[in-house]
Amino acid sequence: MGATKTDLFTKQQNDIANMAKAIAHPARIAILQYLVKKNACVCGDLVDELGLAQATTSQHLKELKNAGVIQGTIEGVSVCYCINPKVWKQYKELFNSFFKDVSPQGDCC
Amino acid sequence: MGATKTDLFTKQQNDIANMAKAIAHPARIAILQYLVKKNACVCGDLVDELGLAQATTSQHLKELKNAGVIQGTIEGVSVCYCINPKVWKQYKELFNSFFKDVSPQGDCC
DNA sequence: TGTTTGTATCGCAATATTACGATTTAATTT
DNA sequence: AAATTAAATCGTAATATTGCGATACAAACA
Repeated sequence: MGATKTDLFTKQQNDIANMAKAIAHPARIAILQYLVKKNACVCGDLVDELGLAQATTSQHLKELKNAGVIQGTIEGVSVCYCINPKVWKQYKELFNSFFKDVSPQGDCC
Repeated sequence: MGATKTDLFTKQQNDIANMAKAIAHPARIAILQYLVKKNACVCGDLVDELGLAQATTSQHLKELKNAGVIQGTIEGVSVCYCINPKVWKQYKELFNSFFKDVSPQGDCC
């Protein structure tokens, strides 16, 4: 035990959960906000910005890259990271459709 | 080490991350979708619906309740759960504002 | 080629999450 | 009061995440 039983759920449910997981850490939120603001940056910028160790920052970048929501290209000695607008849009739309319309009345119990 | 360094980040960043964490499991996505569809249900319904053990299901309900996104009221022998529309709206709005507008061009690097 | 610079990866420790059987708790029913 | 029912909690095992120092790697530069 200990591992999520993904086979019990639909692909969509696992997708949404994985998207949520990708942004379920304040450092990763901070990275994404920084990228949205600055458009692009290198790992070193984020080490200064976040206050986490280089290894830790790199690890968070890796997770965001694995999730597809950011992309990085080699820029000389450093790596330039930016939002992947296509995947970002997917996130936006999936969360949007998930939170769409709840019964507005509310008092169910 | 091992614990998130919340003090490095803003309240808003921690808030968004915590909201994401609350829905970062397919079982909790499934619970919320079920609640949106059925409007209300009891724990036993979800045990049948999800295929997870009663203890596990109850634990996921507890996390959603701790996050504030659902509420439960005692209904005889069982407990009736439903979405907390106020908090749901907050989630919707916070995610919305987070994903708002990215640079539409995209090719930054 | 050797050095510098910026990142990624490895290895490890601390902590958190997921899952479930067993038990407890609380309200109803007999 | 005893039995039943539904849910919460406890205890524990397996796995995942977070964080960092140390090291490896790759590109630019001397």
